[in-house]
Amino acid sequence: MRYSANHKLETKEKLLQSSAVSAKKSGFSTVGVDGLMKAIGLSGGAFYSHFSSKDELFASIVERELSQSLARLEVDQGRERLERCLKHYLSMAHVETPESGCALPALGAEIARSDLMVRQQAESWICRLQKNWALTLESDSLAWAILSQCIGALVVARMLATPEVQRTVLKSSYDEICRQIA
Amino acid sequence: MRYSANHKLETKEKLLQSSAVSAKKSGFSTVGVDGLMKAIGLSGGAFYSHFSSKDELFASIVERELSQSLARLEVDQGRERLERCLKHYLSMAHVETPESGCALPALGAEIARSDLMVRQQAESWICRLQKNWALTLESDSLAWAILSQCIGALVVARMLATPEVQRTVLKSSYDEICRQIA
DNA sequence: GTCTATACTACGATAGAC
DNA sequence: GTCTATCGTAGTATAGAC
Repeated sequence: MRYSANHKLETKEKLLQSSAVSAKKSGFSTVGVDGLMKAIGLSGGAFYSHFSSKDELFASIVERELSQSLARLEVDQGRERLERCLKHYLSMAHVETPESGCALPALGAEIARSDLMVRQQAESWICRLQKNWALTLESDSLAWAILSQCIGALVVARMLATPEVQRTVLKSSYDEICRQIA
Repeated sequence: MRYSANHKLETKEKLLQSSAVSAKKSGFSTVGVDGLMKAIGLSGGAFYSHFSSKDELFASIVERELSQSLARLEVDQGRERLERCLKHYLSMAHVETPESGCALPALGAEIARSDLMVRQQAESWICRLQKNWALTLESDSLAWAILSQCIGALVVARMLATPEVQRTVLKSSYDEICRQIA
């Protein structure tokens, strides 16, 4: 073969990484196959050597992103560690750079409109994170509530126009969560 | 004129209503001008007698939806009334019918990617709701936190595959919010 | 104000050369 | 595996008839 066996893996990996960034920043449906391939220096036609459709790429992005995003949020016992984790999540840096942040606030609506297989992937990763937090918090209910609140705070903050109000939203959620888990 | 003065207003109103439903259900960017017009029984070309671009329509949808969605959430003092409001918001019916629900969980990501004017509109309405809740809750911080949590719970629930897990997410947020405001 | 027709661009996807 | 070329469709937007 004219290309090494590893080359395909590397190209696919680059495509996944680059497409995930693009999707979190601008939305998945708004960027075409041609644009996704150009972003890694290839032509649009080459896409179909790696995925049989654009939807299949989205499923792979969701799988990859959730396993990475949510793994970074897992915590091994200790509320101080969880609090530090939340401070990082609820930061202006996270609001301003969706492309390098958690996939859930950025792709939530598009995942919701995807087919069952994608939503099952999402569910299994989200449940895994919830169980992890529930261990530390000693409450399933509180773990779900905090998880929802974190994602909601980012969605809300990103919709706003004024950095100061954005900061207020983030700080409010952080403060109230700390109060809850104290 | 061959059409009454009122006819234009009525058509525009029908277009706004129908497009808002479509946007909340399927996303705004995924439906074309032609589809939006066909949904109210008109041809695509007639669109530009009402809006100069598709983006202008989106701005109008956001304005209209937020003024309506958020007005329904305003509450005049009394935590029981707020609790009933939240129970309604955090319901499976709301998860399953985004087209008739709140615009924030459904359009959040698209609003976030819109230009400044749209985000300013969003901010002013969201701040108004926050101030209203803060009056009842006697806490600005708690009002922001609960607002974020409600939106987040809907975003999360809609991403999931299993109704039972969806119900758990909703109930957890409801329970924890009630605990906070008790 | 709405229609049909159209210009122009972009989309997802495929075919064949290398 | 990647390229160029292409098919068929659908996108936003405009022009001119009624």
